[in-house]
Order: sequence, then C-alpha cells, then structure tokens
Amino acid sequence: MKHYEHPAAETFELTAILHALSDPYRLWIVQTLAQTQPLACAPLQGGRPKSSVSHHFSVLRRAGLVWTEVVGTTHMNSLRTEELEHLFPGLLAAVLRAAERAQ
Amino acid sequence: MKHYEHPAAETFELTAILHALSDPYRLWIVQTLAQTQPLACAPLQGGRPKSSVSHHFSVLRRAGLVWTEVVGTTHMNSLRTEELEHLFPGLLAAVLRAAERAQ
DNA sequence: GCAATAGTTCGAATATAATCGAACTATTGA
DNA sequence: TCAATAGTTCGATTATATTCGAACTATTGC
Repeated sequence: MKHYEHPAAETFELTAILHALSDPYRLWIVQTLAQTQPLACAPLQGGRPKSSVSHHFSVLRRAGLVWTEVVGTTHMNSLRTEELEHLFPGLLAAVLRAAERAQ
Repeated sequence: MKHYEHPAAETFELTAILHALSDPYRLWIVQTLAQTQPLACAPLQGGRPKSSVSHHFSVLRRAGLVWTEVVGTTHMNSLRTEELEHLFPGLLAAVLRAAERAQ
C-alpha cells in the first residue's frame, strides 16, 4: 500500500501555501475540492497529461493544502481545512471567496 | 515628473496577488507597509541591491498591492488597502494575520 | 495470472522568476 | 550649475517552475 508524505501542520510555510495557490490550475483544484470533497485526481485533470496533474497535486500536498489518501486504485484528495484554519485562521476562506469573486 | 503605471482595481488578478505575496521578501514589505505607511523604498532595502528592491516593488505594483507616489526625490509606497478590500474582502487581512503568526 | 485503471517518477525541454552590477533619470539643495 | 540622493532600466546569469511523453507501480476485478 502506497502512502503519501504529508507535512505536519506545524511546519506549514505561509509563502509555500501562497505560492501553491498562485497557479490558476491549482487554485481551481482547491476551489473544486472546497465544493466537493474528497475527489480523485482523474475528475480534476481537465485535459492535462497525468504527469502534469500529478506534479500540481504534489505541490499542493507539500504546501499542506491537500491530503491524499489511497483508496483502492484511486487517490482521494481533500483539503486540510481544519489544520489550515487552526494555523492561519480565515486565510483559506478569504482566498476561496476571492477566487469565487474573480469568477 | 515621473509617474508610475498602476493597474485599475477592476483588473487585479487574484493569482498575481497571491504570487506577489508568495515571496518572503515581498511579504515582509507588505507586512511592514501595513504597520507604517507610506514608506520609501530605501528603508525597506534590507541589504539588497537597489535593482533587486526595484524589481520586487514592481511586482507588488503590477499585482495591485502597492501604490507608489513620487514625492520629491523619494518614492513613497503604500498598500492599496481599500481597493483590495473592496475587491477581495478579508484577503489582505487574513494574509497579514497569517504572516504575523508565521512569526 | 493478466489486463485495465489510477496515478507516480524520471528526464529533458522550455518558460518564468530572481539576482546583481552598471549605466541611466529625476529631483533636491547648495 | 553641480554634486548628491533615490530609484529605474538594461542585460546577463542563475535558479526555480512548468510541461510533457515514456516507463513504472499498485490495486482491482475477471
């Protein structure tokens, strides 16, 4: 059973989180996960090659935004909402609201 | 009299704002401006060469975070707080609080 | 065991960003 | 007018990100 490395919440870097969110595709992934959770990678591909999708999920994971769980043959992703809220209160919500507004 | 190009608030890009904030030096500039405003570039150099400082201010300006006004021989910078708040309510405040907390 | 599915890893190519010195511009104040 | 100060612009270098195909791994279900 493959398992993922997930950074501990105490080690989250704000700049890494902001950088992860600053890519339009990754921001869209986060937006989508905020609405529907958890989700495998496949429904979030959006025409991209798998290696590219995998790379972006890895950025989100290393920043602490996304938690990935292996479930059978799929890898289920969810946002680390509580931990993020605890460490950086209001941040994710404000970004999601802003992303909503940015259409 | 030199004047700066400042994007209109309606054209702010959320991803550009997040990217501008994702650099530790630029985030520190924004934090400092939030406390003391306006401020020339010089007191924010922190040992960097002027060309590098100028580059980072230009990133902040193009993203819509900073407004620069030529005052005599110095260029005074301030945050575009109201416009940002209007467009992306709570975003800047949440980032500043997070930056505070990130030590 | 084997084919199918989901996603990762590798490596190379390309794009984007950061860094820095040197030359430049604009303004002040003597 | 001239020196000094504040900051920009240019160009080159280096570092970091993104993109993609191809080969790989792990799991399921037949």
